[in-house]
Amino acid sequence: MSGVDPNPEQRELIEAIDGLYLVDAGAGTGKTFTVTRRYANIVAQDGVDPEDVLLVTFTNNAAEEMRERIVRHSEYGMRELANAPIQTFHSLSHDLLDEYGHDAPTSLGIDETITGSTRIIEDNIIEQALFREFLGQFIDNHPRFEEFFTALSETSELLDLIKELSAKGVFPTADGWYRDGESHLDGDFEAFETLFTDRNESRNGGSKQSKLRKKLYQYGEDKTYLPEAPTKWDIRGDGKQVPTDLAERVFEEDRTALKRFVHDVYHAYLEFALRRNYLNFGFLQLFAFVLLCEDHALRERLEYEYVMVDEFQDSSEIQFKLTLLLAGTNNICVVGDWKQSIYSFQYADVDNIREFDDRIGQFTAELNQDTDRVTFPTTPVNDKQLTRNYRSTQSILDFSTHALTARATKNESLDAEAISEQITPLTADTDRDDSYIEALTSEDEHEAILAKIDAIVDNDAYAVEGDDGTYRAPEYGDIAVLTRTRDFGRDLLDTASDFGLPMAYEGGIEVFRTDAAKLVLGWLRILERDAERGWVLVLEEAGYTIDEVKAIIEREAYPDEMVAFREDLRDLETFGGVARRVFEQYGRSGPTADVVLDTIQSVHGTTTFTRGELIRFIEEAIADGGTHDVDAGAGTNAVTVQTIHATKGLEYPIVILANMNANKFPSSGGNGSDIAYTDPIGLRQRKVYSVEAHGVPHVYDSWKTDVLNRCLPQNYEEERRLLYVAVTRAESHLVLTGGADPNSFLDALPVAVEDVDPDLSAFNPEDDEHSTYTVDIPEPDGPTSYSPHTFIDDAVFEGNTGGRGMEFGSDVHEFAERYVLGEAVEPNNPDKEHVKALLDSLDGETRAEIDAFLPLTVDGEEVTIGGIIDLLHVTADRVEIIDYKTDLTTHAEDEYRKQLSIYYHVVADQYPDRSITASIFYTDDSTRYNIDPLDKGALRELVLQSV
DNA sequence: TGTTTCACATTTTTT
DNA sequence: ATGTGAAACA
Repeated sequence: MSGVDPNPEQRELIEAIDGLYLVDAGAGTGKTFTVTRRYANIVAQDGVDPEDVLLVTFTNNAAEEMRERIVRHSEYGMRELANAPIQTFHSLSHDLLDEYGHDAPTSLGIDETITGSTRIIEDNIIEQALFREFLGQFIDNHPRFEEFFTALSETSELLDLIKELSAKGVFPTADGWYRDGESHLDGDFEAFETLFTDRNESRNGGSKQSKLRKKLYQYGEDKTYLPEAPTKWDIRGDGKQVPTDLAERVFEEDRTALKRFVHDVYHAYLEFALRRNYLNFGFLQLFAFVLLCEDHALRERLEYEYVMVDEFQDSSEIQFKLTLLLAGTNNICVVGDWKQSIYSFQYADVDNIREFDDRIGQFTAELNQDTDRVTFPTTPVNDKQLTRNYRSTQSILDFSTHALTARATKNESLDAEAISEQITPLTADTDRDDSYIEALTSEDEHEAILAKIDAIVDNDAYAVEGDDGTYRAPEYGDIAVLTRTRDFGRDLLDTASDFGLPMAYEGGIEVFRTDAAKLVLGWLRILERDAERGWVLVLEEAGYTIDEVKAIIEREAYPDEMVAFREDLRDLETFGGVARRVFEQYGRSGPTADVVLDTIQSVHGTTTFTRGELIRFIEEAIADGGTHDVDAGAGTNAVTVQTIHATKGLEYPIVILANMNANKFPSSGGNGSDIAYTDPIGLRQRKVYSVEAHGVPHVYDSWKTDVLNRCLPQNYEEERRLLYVAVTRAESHLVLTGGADPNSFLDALPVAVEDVDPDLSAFNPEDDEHSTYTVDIPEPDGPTSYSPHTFIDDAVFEGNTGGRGMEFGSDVHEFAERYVLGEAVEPNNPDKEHVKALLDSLDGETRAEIDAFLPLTVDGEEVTIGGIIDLLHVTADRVEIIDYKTDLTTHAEDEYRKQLSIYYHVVADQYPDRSITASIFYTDDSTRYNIDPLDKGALRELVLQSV
């Protein structure tokens, strides 16, 4: 915000302090400025103190910023405002419960109390663990719900449902639902039928089947329904439209038992959480709402004379209702921008702002059903707009509106005009408009981005406005790379590091999946006994090809410098020291490396890890993908990398919107299918459990729910809003980049796309470690080799991708190997105990950790595929191949089968006169499953696919 | 030629 | 679970 004085539309809002206001404040229109000045204006009145004015923000940072800016422009100082209600809904609820909430749970029929020591669980992973513990107990105590538990594929599904219900104001009481909560669970047939009819309209004047019928082509695919489920033919009909009575057939369902189950779990979980003395974010608001609803005297005492809510597009249904309960008069002002609503996964409901007028009436009526809780008139609503944009040039603002009407898929039909009508056009404050808006694609998108950055920096053509208002050539710090996914940003960071380009990630990132962390892991493994898997990482990082790596490891011909470096590391006493030395050696400095270092040091500081345990810790951190916040800090001249979500509210002179690729952005299916559980359809079960069918108890898919979900239109609105948010971060210049398979957004936006072959000669690769290590690699003799997995990921952790099942960490393998060799090793965890029990149960010759390579002829060329057999057990007449795994997930089966099939053929060739079996040993329950091996032809096909 | 079916490759965001 | 393009069908 450049000006010190408000513009006319801002001034109008600052001065209009009484009454109900809905403010459409677009990106960069000086929203914070206006809100803080308005606040100052309100508290300047006689008889109005800061404690009479509630100002709600959505982050604690935003609250602090507001507070500071108010101090600068009002007669109040920091000390007087320190306790003023300028806070988030969550912290407000927390304070409320802290002071008055002791008995709030009794209103829901819960005897537990809320005390000052009640903790707030912020970490999702921790809450999931607690919920699993709760559910385990609940299952034991409620066998009558057996059929629901069995049909539940993930416990987190149930927790997510509970959280969603609490954000929508649906709470359980001891024997029913709080207030009119239940109505949300039954659904609304008429609303559904409207959707259904709309989707079932035939197209092209009746010559083309309806979208719904097309969609239902996949009915039954990858599904198992009960025998009485209708057939695909029955469902789809033989015309262009689906039979109209299908709407009723799928909608009608007795939900009594399901609602009972959800109710009982929900209520018991609330009790459990309170008994264990914790609340999650959602429950905080739940109890605050209940308290304000029930205790009329308290509500009237707390009511604020003025209420302002910032970023209202991020509010949920319960937050809207809290706002109404907290307001004592109609002096309510909500400020926001529907175009920037991108937090639906956090239960933000964009209709709170888009349908404000309707909702305020509807919610007030609900709250006033039995008693008058909202005592002020909710009409008229004064609409205000802020349209002057102080951030971007006019051409960027004009370009941004196209983001909201860009087709998300090739064939998406969308009403561009209807959308455009809802957009309040913004006018740039600056006259200057020499913006570059460019788009490029490249096979090597990462490199192309780096080359582009290099071309921009110090280039006068891309001049940006300096602090003093003059224009200057851009530097690294002026540029931000925004991406839809964290993955892309992390990989780009790694590439930038390879080329020595200063780049820093900001926000939550899976730091242990970065190259920096993998390097530390590699060297730790080299220092530990698990050298081979360490060398793979280190040599790959140094630029050796897979074949070279294999040759080096086979001959143990490690580069001299690396061997010397290993000896250096050996002398270091702490793991922190090792990590630091590794980062030094590889020139990895900066925030990401710092976070890795901090984390390693802190786990080592708080526990006494052995090196093996630290390796295991890093492997697990890689597998679970937990994120850590990285903060580059001010003053560093580096390119910023962020996800679009993390960048909200920020601005950069030059924005590069990267990873504009199919299947990445927009994310497949958009956010439409998330509403499956509640409005307008109501609570549903995806899977059903049956004991009657086939006489065998089994979990079946619910065909009704399946069809219902297909009746919902795809919704890419929020993905477009993300695109909009990204574009409007740019002040002066914008570059869009894509890879080999660009997305439809790039097609739809009015910008010429150039395909480039990045020229990186400008970067001097003197830091390329490969060139500093030389080793003589003879041409590999014999066949070219391929690994069934990519080599590096295999070495890091096979279970890297979710749902793949988990391979053991090195220490279990090591234990097995040494045990088989007869060394005196003791199992020190359950996995090892299971493996030991397995080994003890076998007689005959047993060998562990054997290389297995299978030659195949593919397209006339000899190739070898291979892997490592965990355990081979040989007796006089048979050979058993056993591979250890932890948990089994369905997706993993094919992968395991492929792997075991390779081993099968290798062993079969070696022992032609013995019977061969291949099995997987699941250690968590000590079970073995035989695998039917694929024939060599099928393996050949798989090799062809993977090459 | 336009429409329907089939096969195949992908698959988040975080206060 | 969904979008895409090629094959099959009318």
